[in-house]
Amino acid sequence: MDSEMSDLDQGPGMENSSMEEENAPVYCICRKADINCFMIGCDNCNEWFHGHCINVTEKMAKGIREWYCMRCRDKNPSLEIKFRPKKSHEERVEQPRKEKQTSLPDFKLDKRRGSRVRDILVKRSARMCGECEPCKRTEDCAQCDFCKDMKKFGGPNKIRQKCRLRQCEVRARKMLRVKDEEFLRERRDNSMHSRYSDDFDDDEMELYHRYKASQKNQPWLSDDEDGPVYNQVMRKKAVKIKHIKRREKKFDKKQKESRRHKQKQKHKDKVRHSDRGDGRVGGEVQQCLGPNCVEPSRPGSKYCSEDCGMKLAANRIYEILPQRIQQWQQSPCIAEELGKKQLERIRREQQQARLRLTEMERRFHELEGIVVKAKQQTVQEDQEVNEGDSEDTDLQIFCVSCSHPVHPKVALRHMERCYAKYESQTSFGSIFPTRIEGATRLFCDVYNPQSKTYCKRLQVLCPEHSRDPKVAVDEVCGCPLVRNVFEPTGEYCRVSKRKCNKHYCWEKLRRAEVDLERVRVWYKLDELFEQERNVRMAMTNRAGLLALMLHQTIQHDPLTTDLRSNKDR
DNA sequence: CTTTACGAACTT
DNA sequence: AAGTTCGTAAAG
Repeated sequence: MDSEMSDLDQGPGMENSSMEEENAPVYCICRKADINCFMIGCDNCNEWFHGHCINVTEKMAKGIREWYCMRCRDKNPSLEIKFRPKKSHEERVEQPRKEKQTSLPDFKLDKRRGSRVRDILVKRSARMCGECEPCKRTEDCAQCDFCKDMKKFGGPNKIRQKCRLRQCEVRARKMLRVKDEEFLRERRDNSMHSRYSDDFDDDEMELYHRYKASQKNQPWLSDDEDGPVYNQVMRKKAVKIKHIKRREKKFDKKQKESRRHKQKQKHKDKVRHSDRGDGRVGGEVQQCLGPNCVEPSRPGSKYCSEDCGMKLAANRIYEILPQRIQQWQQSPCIAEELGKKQLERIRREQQQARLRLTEMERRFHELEGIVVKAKQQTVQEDQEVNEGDSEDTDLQIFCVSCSHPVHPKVALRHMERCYAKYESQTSFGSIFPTRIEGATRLFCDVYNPQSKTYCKRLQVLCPEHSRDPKVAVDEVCGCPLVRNVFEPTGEYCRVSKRKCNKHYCWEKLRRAEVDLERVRVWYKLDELFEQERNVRMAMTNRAGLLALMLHQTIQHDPLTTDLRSNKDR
């Protein structure tokens, strides 16, 4: 078959003006690249023929089950065209006629995308030659980026391209083909775990090896998209992958470098090192690099055992570390100085924050005291009346929550309630409970099993989880009265709590004020703690073993090489 | 120039 | 109707 194919392929060729790709393969007795018409394929040699060139219509072909071209039948008379059982009449009549009219035999079918062909043959289309390995593949690899994009492999279906291993070697666009050797390697590594890979691995490795071979043997083919007319074998080999090429170039470089490097080393016997860089080539055994060890190294390692590796590492540290420590101690460390200053600052701020916290705790208790005292007051009826009369009854205020106009007298009460109504319908939480030691009544912290969060409103302000207590009829407002906004007069509002619009919910607001400040201080403390930790960590690591081994401080001569001093001064 | 995204033709 | 995979525009 191959020889026959090459005969055909090496024919005149190349007059394919109508083709989109100049170098597309040619077919049929006419040796043209046109594939945009009905075609039929030989079940023996796989060559394709234009229906019109050999006088076979699509309709006729539908009745044919197996078809062989003239050349194949000449060579092997046992090959017979087989028809489908039912529609036999039509074809049987027509078939002999075809043969007489054409120099090449008859056919099967195909028409660009979507033709139906016998199992062995593969459909041919603008992007499928139908002959190459990838075209013949039926399963997706489930590993490449295109497969992973597919819905059936749980992908988002954004890329919508067929499996890389199924991209035609000849006609698929270059960038859609197998991406690089990494992929194939990976596949092989995964083969133990993947349920797909068992079936395909060998194929894929073969595919890959062929790609590689094509690069080495036919470098002229590897750089242009679709080479000129070449036979099937060449066509298969012609698949080249840029990535692989680049990688190999790199690899060569590396190899050379490592050789040069190793020659420098004390290997007197001129051992040539392999590409694998594992210290062994062609079965030659290397001596373990462990101190005083004469054992051969383990495969893939420079040492005979873990122990030897560790010993060498320890020796290295003994050798290098003292010198580094000395070096480190020679010059004062600026970063260390800065760190110390920062630590001092942090400590000062921490102290201030703690003071502020105790102050706030004091105010917390003070406020509770005031509230208790306020409750002991008695209601004085007349005060409330005076207040109400003096107001202008025509004034209106719009509620900030519901935007309804309300009378100024009841505005505070209305807005407070209105706000609570809306606020209680939403949640504001985090997945962590509050863990602040020694702080009472700060966050609401009610657990919401639905969202699995803890409420992070101030407890006194959370309308979602706490309701304002019901006010008894005889309860007094009790808000401490002030002069010039801030100066307490020592007196208390003695209006009935239910009727006092001026000081509505004053306890709640005063408590919230204190609590908010407490939260701020706690945040500040937390932030300072974090800063301290970072600075300490940096200071500890600065002269740590790893840092000393990895980094080195070079003392520049301030007069000559220190650019900064030259510029600045 | 390659990669990503997507409408749409085509298949199952 | 759902899945495939093409051509192509936009983005990188």
